[in-house]
Order: sequence, then structure tokens, then C-alpha cells
Amino acid sequence: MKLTTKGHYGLKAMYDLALHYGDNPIPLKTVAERQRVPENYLEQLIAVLRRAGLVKSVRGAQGGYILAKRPEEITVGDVIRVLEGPIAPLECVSEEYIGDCDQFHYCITRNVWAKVRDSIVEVLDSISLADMCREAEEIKQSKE
Amino acid sequence: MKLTTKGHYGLKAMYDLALHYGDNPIPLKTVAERQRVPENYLEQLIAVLRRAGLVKSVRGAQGGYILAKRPEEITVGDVIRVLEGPIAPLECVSEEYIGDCDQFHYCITRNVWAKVRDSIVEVLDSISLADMCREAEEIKQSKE
DNA sequence: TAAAATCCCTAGTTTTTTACTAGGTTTTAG
DNA sequence: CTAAAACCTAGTAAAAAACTAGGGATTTTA
Repeated sequence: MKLTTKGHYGLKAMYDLALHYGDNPIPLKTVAERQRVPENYLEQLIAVLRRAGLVKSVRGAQGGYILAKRPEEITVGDVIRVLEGPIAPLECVSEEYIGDCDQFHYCITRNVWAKVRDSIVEVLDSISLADMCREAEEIKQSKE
Repeated sequence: MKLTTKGHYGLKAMYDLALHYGDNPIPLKTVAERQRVPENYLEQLIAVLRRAGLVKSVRGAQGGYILAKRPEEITVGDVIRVLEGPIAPLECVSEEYIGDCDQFHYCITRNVWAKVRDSIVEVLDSISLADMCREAEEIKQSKE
């Protein structure tokens, strides 16, 4: 039940971009340093996010990345699905699954994992990048 | 966010034993065949479950395995924790984590994963093997 | 008492995945 | 023109996953 660094780093990067939404494009180097992830590796992850339409890039000097939509419109689920694939503790409970498991119609353990999937999906789809920024802001306030 | 075959096969095996709770010990070979998992591999998994006190073994001819407690008293969470380790999409949100992450006290993405963990834990700890057997029974009834 | 059934244990091995690294090409502001 | 950036792809080292293999110990039963 572990997340890989793809989802982990990718969400950190998206959150970082959300915190600076409205500013000039942020160079990947900056994001990588702030979030302490290897830049070259993050580059591969953000390429996936770009192709999926979640971030936009600006090339050349003074270039960088910005969110393709407002932070309110991007959920954690969006980011994770793009980087980690369909949300499912087991392949046979992913949304796109074409049943080739012989016990498919009578598999009780499968039902358990479908319930787990639903509860994960509900959490991930209910949290937007804007929610994360708001939470950070609240924590910051409460410390002053 | 994937489960490994350890948790998958292990739960199948425990469910199988629960279905036959009260009978004579079930040989592992039988469980492996019914649940279609490699016997030698399952042997390693059930050894872990035995050492954790979830199943008991009876050696020798006519031996096999039985649940160490009633199906009502064993949850899916118990089985998964034993086979897969602490339930946590990221190490830093597992219950036993000793914070050595520099951003520990101010990490918003971490909060997201803690929420995911909580929702998984709630599902896994709320389903017992007895619940699974009951569900199987209901499905069987509704097909008649 | 011997054979068969079964659990028990541990050391490989193969395959897959993860998590990078490296090093180039292209684009654009200044 | 130069530097800063995005873009692209191939390679690789390490770890984990998923078994396989094979021998030993225990108990029933013929």
C-alpha cells in the first residue's frame, strides 16, 4: 500500500507551483531545491504532468512552469492518477479493468479491495491544491 | 498505491480458513489449490501469519491450519499489517514513524497522506473475516 | 514399523520496478 | 551572442517482489 516517489515528488511539485500561482513561471530548479527532490528526476515527472495538461511550460530564459488551471480546479487525485496510474490497491479493482480473473464474479476479497479503493478515491478527489495552500496558511497563522 | 501479492494471497488464504472454521485443520495444499496461489510461496506467508498468532498449525498427516481466533475476531487490517507492514502510503505517515524528515512539522503533502492512511485503516479495520463470509453467503443466497 | 502426509525452514534465483544519472538538443530573454 | 531554461531519451544501479527448490521434523495410519 505504498506510494512511489513519483506521486510523492509530483504532488510536492504541484503544491509548490500552487503556492506561487499567479507569479511568473517557476524554473524547475527552484521547485526541486525547495522541495528537495533530484532535479533531473523531477524533470521526467513534470513532463508527464505537462502532457496530461496539468501544468504549462514556458521555454527559454526566465521560463519555467505554471499550473495549467487554477489550484481550485486540480485535485490530488488528478495528480496521482497521472503519475501513478489508476487508483487501485489491486489491478482487478481499477476502473478500467477488463475482467480476466476467473473468480471475478464471485470474489469476496476483491470486494474488500474495491471498498478500499473507493475510500482512497474519495479522499484524493476531495482535496484540491487550493485546499492544501489554505491549510498551509492556517498553520502559519496559528503559529504567529 | 498497490498491494503486493503477500497481502492479496494472504487474505485469500485467511478467508478460505474462515469459510471452513470449525472443521478439521485444512492442509495448505488445499488452500493453495482453492485460492489458486503457488503453494510454496503461500507457505512462507502463512508462516508469518502463524508467528503473529493469527493461525495455528497441526503437524503431521491429517494436519493443516486453522484460525487461531474466531473469524469475528480477525480483521482484514490484522492480516494486512502482519504481511505488508504498517498501513501507510508513505513511511513518514506510519504510526511508528520517528520523525527524521526535516519538513516534518510543516509538511502539507504529509497531511494529505495521513488522511489517506486514516481512510484505509478505517475500512480495513472495520471488515472482519466473518463479515466476508457473511457477504459470500448473501451473494450465494441472492443467486438461488 | 514403515510409509505417507503434512508442517517447517532457509537459501537461492529470476523478474520487475524504482529511482535515478547523464548528456545531449531546442528555445528565448536580455 | 550568451546564458538560462525547457525538452528528450537512453542507460543503469539497487532494491523489492515473487517465486522455486529442496531438505528436515512430526504425526497419523496401514
